[in-house]
Amino acid sequence: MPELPEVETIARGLDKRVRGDVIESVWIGKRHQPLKSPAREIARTLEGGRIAAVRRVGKHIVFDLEQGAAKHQWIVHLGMTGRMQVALPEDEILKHTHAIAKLESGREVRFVDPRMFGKLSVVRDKHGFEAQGREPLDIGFELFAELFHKRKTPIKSALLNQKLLSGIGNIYADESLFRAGVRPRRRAASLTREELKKLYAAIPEVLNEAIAAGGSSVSDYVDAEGDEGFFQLQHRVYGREGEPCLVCKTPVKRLVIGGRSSHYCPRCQK
DNA sequence: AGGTTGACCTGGACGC
DNA sequence: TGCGTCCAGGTCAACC
Repeated sequence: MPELPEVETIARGLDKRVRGDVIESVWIGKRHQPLKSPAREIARTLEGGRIAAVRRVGKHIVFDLEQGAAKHQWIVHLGMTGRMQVALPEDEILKHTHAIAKLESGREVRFVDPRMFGKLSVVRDKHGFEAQGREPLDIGFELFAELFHKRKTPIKSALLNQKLLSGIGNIYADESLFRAGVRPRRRAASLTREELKKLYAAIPEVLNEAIAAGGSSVSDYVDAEGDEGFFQLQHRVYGREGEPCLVCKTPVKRLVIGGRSSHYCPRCQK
């Protein structure tokens, strides 16, 4: 489900609603293996923690927790289908609910994830969680260009590589490449400086427009308030195979690159 | 070492 | 109605 704009939307919603609240107790379902930290350590780290802030790092949601002088972090990765809900105890517990944090205010933060690709983990004794790659909204052009300089992999795959840039996924890779006029199969190293500049400009443009729209709801994505995003209405190529390009009317093509479907306009993108 | 592929899961859409 | 197939917003480990 979630790429940078969706995770940003969810993290903002959570921050608005639960910042300052205290986690009283934690339940973690037995079925849920996707724990990067042992369930007991997660529970021990969360319980008693005051939520100082909720924010996004790459595609991760980070809860900054304070227990007295101690600082911990709860890290949530939503995988493909993960959801975070703020619910009341009497609200129906959805199928595939894998973790529930009960708050002092009486509300609950619930983690729901049908496909179980999501991951929960904690960082203890510091606020030290960092993404592996650079933030695409906060990188200079020279560094950006350097990332792709010697890469033989298709630019589409390079954009999805979280060790290079963190936060871009399949939708926003395709949308960024369309706006930059670059075909997804082009080798990253083959992009000219001009093309790199277009891509460098296109990425934050797309991401920021998507954040403003509350993310893309392609199938079942909803934010922490249960609201859908609507950036899918502004997709120019993603999910539009066979439909006319919004610029030149040429049918949008779809091909598979690195196992991911990729959409592009064969006329607008070189 | 960098690049590519398949595996991990559930569920919805579609064709017969 | 039911079955089979394909597809999905993401990562990883295992190969070359």
